Amino acid sequence: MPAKPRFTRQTASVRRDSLIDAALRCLARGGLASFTIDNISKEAQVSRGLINHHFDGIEDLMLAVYVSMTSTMEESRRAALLVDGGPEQRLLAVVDTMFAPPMFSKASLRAWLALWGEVAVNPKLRAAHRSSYGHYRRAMAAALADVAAERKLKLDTGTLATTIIALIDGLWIEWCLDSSAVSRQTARDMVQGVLEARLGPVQR
Amino acid sequence: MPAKPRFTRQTASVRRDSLIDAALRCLARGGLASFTIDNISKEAQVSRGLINHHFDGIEDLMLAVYVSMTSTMEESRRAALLVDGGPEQRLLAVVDTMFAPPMFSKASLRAWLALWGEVAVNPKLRAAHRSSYGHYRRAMAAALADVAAERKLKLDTGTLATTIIALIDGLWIEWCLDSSAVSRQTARDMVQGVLEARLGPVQR
DNA sequence: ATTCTTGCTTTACATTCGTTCAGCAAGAAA
DNA sequence: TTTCTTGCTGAACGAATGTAAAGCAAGAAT
Repeated sequence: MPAKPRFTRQTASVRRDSLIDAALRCLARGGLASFTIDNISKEAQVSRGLINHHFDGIEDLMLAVYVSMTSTMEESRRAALLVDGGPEQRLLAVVDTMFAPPMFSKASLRAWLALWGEVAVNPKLRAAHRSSYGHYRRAMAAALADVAAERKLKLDTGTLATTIIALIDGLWIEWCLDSSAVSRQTARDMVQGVLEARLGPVQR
Repeated sequence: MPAKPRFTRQTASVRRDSLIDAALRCLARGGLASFTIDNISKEAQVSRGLINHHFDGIEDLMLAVYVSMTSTMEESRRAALLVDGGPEQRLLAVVDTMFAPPMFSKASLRAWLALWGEVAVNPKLRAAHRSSYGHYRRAMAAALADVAAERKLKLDTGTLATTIIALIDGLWIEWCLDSSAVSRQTARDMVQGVLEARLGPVQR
């Protein structure tokens, strides 16, 4: 009878995802200072050397984490746009998505905050960010344009999209750093308030 | 003739400020990863040991940097509130302050981003943040209330203040991470747009 | 049962990290 | 000038960092 295997073998793709998830948990728990080979390999219950086997260094892993979080966000957004109803229902569904898990959770937002700090000084992360936010902005602008078209409104959807995105990011920060300042519901209401000021009454 | 002194002696207070400034420059230049004893002492052109002489460790220095940035922001806000004109001019002056140097600069915003990531996981920084943003919120709410009173409007100034603050923070992020997404002027206009939706026309 | 691929562990390494502390020296006080 | 205070240096320390490379072993293929 053979002893219990010392490790289980995974396909490269599965292991990569597992490492990314572990890295994300470390980032959410302790911020950038916890984003280390030691911490992450322990969290993923693998040996120290494995990360450099699957990623081109710790910086590459951080980029992978960023891309992973971006994908989660884009999938949620895509799902929201499939909701039943008219243009305004789709728009509100997208907004709601940003104030519901998995995005709207302390863990996820702590990770975003930690990463933004690095995006500001890391060229590769910055490139990923610009691409991701470009999609975000276009999707938001398109959703706004649909509502505007239905209501025969003429407005700068690009600018309004940027405003809404900035407001959402800002509310994320407020809530993440001090939950007593704003709640999930009030945050959502604030965004809806700004939307209604431009689009007229909007209801779910 | 004595050789050139190996170092110049400063009062504790002056040296502390000098170290805080150097630390801030490091943070702005390279993010959290650059916030190290080696980097900062080199930037301040002092010996490695001096930081631990004036601060209770590197974490204490980071807190001091946070407090320093907060003070800068509060002083600018106080100055803005002294501007000539009515309530709406004072309100706009406060908003303008947030989109002009020293706050609205790549260096300063990179530092904020780096610090926010730590605020999320560091109790002492979090306490400082809550205190600082409490002041911020009250000041903004008061400025809004003055305008509302003058115009005999009835509105929830607390909620609107939080909305405006979140919007400003969000626009800071957008601009800091991708200047092509928004400019100083458009950012300012976006905030004014949201304000006018609630308060009616506002001009400088 | 045997071979073979390759995912994985392990060890070793050079750096860099933050902290400590004994003692030097700048410059005001005497 | 001499004394004295204390801001400051600089070396030493252990711990933690990321990376490289040699070889083990899981488990599919044969």
